[in-house]
Amino acid sequence: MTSTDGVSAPSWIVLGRAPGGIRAALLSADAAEISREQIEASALPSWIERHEAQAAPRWVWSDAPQWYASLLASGVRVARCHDLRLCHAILRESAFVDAGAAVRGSTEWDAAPASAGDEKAPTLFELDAASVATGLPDGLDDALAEFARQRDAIAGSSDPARLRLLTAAESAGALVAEELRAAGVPWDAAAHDRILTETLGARPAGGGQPARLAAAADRVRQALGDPAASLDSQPKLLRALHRSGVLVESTSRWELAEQKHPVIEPLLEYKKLARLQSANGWSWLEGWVHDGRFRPVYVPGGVVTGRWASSGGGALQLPRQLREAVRADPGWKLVIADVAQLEPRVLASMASDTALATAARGRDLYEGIVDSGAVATRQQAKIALLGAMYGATTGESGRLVPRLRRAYPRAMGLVDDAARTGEDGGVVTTWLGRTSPRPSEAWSAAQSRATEAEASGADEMRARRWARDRGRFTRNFVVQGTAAEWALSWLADLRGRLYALPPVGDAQAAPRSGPVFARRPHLAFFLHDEVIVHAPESLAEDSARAVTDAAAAAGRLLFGDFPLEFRLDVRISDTALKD
DNA sequence: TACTGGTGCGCG
DNA sequence: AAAGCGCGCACCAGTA
Repeated sequence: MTSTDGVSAPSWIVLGRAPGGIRAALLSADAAEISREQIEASALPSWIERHEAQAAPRWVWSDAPQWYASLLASGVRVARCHDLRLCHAILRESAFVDAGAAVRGSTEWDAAPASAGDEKAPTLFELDAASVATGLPDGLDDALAEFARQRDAIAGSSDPARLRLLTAAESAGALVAEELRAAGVPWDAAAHDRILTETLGARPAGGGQPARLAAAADRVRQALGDPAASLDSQPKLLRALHRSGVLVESTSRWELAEQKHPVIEPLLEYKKLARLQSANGWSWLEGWVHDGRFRPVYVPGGVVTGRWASSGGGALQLPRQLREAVRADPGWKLVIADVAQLEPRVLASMASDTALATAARGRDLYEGIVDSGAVATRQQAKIALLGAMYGATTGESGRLVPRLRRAYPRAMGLVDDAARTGEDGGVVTTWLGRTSPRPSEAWSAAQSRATEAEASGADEMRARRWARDRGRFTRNFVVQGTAAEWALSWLADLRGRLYALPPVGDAQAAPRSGPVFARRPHLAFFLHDEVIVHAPESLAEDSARAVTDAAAAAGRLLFGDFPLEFRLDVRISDTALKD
């Protein structure tokens, strides 16, 4: 691409901090340096906006939360970035990368993102990002050097194309995570309060327990014949149960539910209400919902498999009970989409298992398995397939897995191989090249000890147990991790499609979604295999189509022509309430 | 007072 | 008490 004055436009712009401002290096497509510039911090948003409009370069920066949160707050959106911290973490571990690659030695880039509670990292300009990596190098030369190491690692790897996809997808995810936070989940605090009041009873003005929660506690104490029984301390509750003749080993819901005793029903009720109160009660509402938005902190790459984690607010654990409080702004709609059986579909694609792909074609994958005759019911198909991906060995699930092995040898062979590799102490790799951690020192020591002549039976038992544990982990890693890659590709494609839709006029704007998204359909929520898009009513249908088209594009990007559809359930609604 | 580990439960 | 993977958070108890 060339600009009007004949000077080649930059394909990459690397950013770093410098005393008194920001320094930028503009690079050509082959990463040759074109020029450098010094920018005052306050002028950075407009400088970036100008370059974005001219050439949409890929912005290379240390850590998206440090750079992008404040840009979004200033009204600046970028199309592409390369997140050095996230890409370093992938390339350092990837089995595709040469063992001697310099990227493995640049340990100063190993920093984990700071959690929400940590002290604030030095910020760029009025930035209050809650997830910021601390201790990362932040100068321009540091960034240029690491960027060069990463390009070398990819170019010299056994599969540059896949690692380019993965680093691009991971970086796009970093942008999406900041955008999700900037836009927020549209949250109806009044609806939330109504759910709490209906379930727990009115909130007492002076603190204390709401009526229904207190009533449940009273009924429990009555049934225990112990007016002072402590219900929130597991050891105390367990002793009180034992005194009443309820001989359980734990106080978990599953074990209690099997007992017959007058205390069980009120106790389960109490636990349910107490959970709602402590996890998502009024204090959560006050702490996390402001101005009609829930703004959680997403942590891309926060899980070893490549899934996102979250930090603060429990964004990934919102109880279904509260989905009714997720409510579009007036004149806007929610487009809610989740992938049907993402992980089994990913497994079929990775393994090129055409039999499993046939079972998935045009329908519920579990029904397809039933139709193939491998198992009798949908529930059995689901339990068996989950068991195969998680490594179940006992119970109904363990009994059904061998039948899937016969019906789908390629898919089952892939996860069985991954498990064997893990048990043997090896590492496994996702479709695009994210590699599982190596075994810990303690794990390896336990395995060697078990092979020594003087090893005790206990040594051997422990080694075997740890080996099986690790096998289940690597078995699941390849599927969960590749599913995460599919989801990143879906998100990355979707954000582009949504941004390409025409913005609505000021009269339809939703200013609480922030300057970048107030007039545009935007992602509002993401949870592993589900997205919620917040869209102006007039663009809801277009947004739904974008969600579907992006899923198809993600499948093609990862798996080419392999004939497998990633089926979505999509609905357009005012609330995220299911059904 | 601040921490760590265990328990339990919410989500996929 | 989940069988079988991956998380975060609240709460309590024990310890430093």
